[in-house]
Amino acid sequence: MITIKDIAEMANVSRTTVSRVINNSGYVSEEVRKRVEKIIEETGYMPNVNAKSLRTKQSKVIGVILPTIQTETPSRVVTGLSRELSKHGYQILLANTDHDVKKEYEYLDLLKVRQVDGIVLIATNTEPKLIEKLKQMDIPLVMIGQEAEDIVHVAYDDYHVARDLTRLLIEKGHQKIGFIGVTETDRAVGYLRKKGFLDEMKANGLAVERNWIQQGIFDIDSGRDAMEKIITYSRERPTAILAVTDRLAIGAMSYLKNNNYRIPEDMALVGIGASEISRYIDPPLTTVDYQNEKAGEEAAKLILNQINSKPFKKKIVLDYRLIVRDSV
Amino acid sequence: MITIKDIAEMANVSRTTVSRVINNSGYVSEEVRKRVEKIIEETGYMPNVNAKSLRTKQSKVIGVILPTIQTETPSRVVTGLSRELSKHGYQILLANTDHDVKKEYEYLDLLKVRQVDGIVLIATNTEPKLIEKLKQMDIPLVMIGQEAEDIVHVAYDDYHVARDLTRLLIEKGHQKIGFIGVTETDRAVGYLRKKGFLDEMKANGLAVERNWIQQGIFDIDSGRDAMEKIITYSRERPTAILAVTDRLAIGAMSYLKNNNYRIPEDMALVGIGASEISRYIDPPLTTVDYQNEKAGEEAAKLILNQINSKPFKKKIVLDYRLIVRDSV
DNA sequence: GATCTTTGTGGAATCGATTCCACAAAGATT
DNA sequence: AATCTTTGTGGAATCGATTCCACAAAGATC
Repeated sequence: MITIKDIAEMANVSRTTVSRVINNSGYVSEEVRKRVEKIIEETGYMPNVNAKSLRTKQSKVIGVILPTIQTETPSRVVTGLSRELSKHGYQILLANTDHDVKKEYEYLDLLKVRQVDGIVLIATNTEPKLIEKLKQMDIPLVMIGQEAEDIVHVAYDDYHVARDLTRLLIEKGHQKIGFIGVTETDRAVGYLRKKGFLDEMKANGLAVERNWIQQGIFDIDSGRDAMEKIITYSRERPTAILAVTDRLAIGAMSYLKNNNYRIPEDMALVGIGASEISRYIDPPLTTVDYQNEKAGEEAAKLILNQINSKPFKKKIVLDYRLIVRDSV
Repeated sequence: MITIKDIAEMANVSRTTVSRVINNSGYVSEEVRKRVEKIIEETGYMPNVNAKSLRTKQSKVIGVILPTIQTETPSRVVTGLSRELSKHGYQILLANTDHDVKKEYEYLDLLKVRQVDGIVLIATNTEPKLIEKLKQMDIPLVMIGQEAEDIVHVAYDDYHVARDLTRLLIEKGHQKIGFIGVTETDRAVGYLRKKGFLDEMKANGLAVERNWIQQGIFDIDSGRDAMEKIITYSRERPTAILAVTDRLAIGAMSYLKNNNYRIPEDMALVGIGASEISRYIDPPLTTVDYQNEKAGEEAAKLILNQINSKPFKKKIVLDYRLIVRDSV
């Protein structure tokens, strides 16, 4: 491995001077600069990043903690993050918790020890213990997808999205609307979307039967199961369903089609997330585009501004776009 | 930031001894070990990884280069990689090329400078120039998804998968079979799957009309377009289609349904990749499960064995599983 | 009791960069 | 001509770990 010392010797200058050339700092005569650059070029020398980080306390690496990389939301966010970060010479150190909350804590420590310059959390978990730990991390940090007091975050407007979708269904003439949600420990997806739904129903003077509300676990099968429960247990059957994710909606649709319900005539259906497939299923699914890549980009900017001590917002709420298709 | 020196002073021993305790190396008396461990515990000290890497030339980081993280195949592979690597204390440094071949070269250098212990390439590109560069990298390396002479790799049996699927269609009575492929510069997906198809057709004495073969670009829309071309331009219309990815198949299916073809009665359809959605579309798609997560795990093992100078295979070809559903 | 091993510990060099400080030469200012 | 700035360069300390080597004490072996 070729080092700065080798370059210095070959160019007949000191390491200091080579370092100046590389980092464009301090005074270097044009002649010496040329000479050093030529040798760097010829040898293909690249400074050892560990040595540099050790000295400068900067690693140019951002740690990203996520629950899974196998669903569209986090992978879009990572794409956005990666795009923006790489523009500034940063790379991503991936920490996949596989939905294991314990690992979230472990990875926070691990990333810190690895001297990452910042951490981005694609969050599902907002328990107070975690928030407390985050506050004490003493490292630039951004959370994506959840709101949290005192934590810099990029969030979606889950509450109003749910209200808008509910209103859309009501405007289409539906009075009996069912809801497929997820656990309320997920504040954004579980709690806020449900609250938006319930508030909009109430605002329109519409009752919600207990059995119209069912819960899934983020996958397609559980959407199907939830739909089955709604159909089976409702005293009065709803005529429309709001599912909090597209996958849940697709599961519900699958159940409905297998049982010969026509969509939207017998049952209207809406999801959230603008999954790629939502356009192509039959009928195409009404959903909401959350601009996940943009969320990633914004989060990257927030992290970079923190690192470089530039001003940054404590909180960004992204807007969204309703995509109305034939499922309503 | 607390360092090994602080711990040493607090425990009244030398840095050497603290290092021995941490790394479980050399002689340390039980009494001293306890004392040092207690202080490490109390202070929450964790060694600076950069300093360690600088000295030991090991970073415990594996670089992963991939064309995109937004499709199921690479994200599954990364999940498998991450699972296996984290078991051994390794983490993943992500390098997303966004399908830009130039970036592939850049990232190879960048990852090397970052002192990663190994590189995994989730490959689309096998041009000789790249292979040459890979050989000269002088760092443990594994390629996933493509075969390449002299490069350690984990590949799928693309050729036989295509033959098997073609045979399945033939056994179902189809004689006129169309093909939706991708560019043959992608050796695995483009070239080998096409060759498997053509060879199996020929082996069965079946002719393939030129217009039955169309090309897409990995997304759903292009599958739809390809299907349209087949329908529009074929002199004799095929009765079955082999698409080299599920997304292409789903695009094709979308076109067919919009144009009132019944599947499989008017047109049978098979894909490759066992995408999550393939089970839930209507009709469920016949496809092939490639065990991408396993590929990631195997690649991780290959890399780790290389790093630790243990014996390792130069080449692993994974088996696959045909999933026959109602689309044929 | 002399000699050899095993056990236990620390001093100091090392990894490869950056950066503070000293110093000299050249140019500008009086 | 004396003094002050600007420009250019290098020596050496530093970042925080690991590891080679030296050395001493304790046990084992004869």
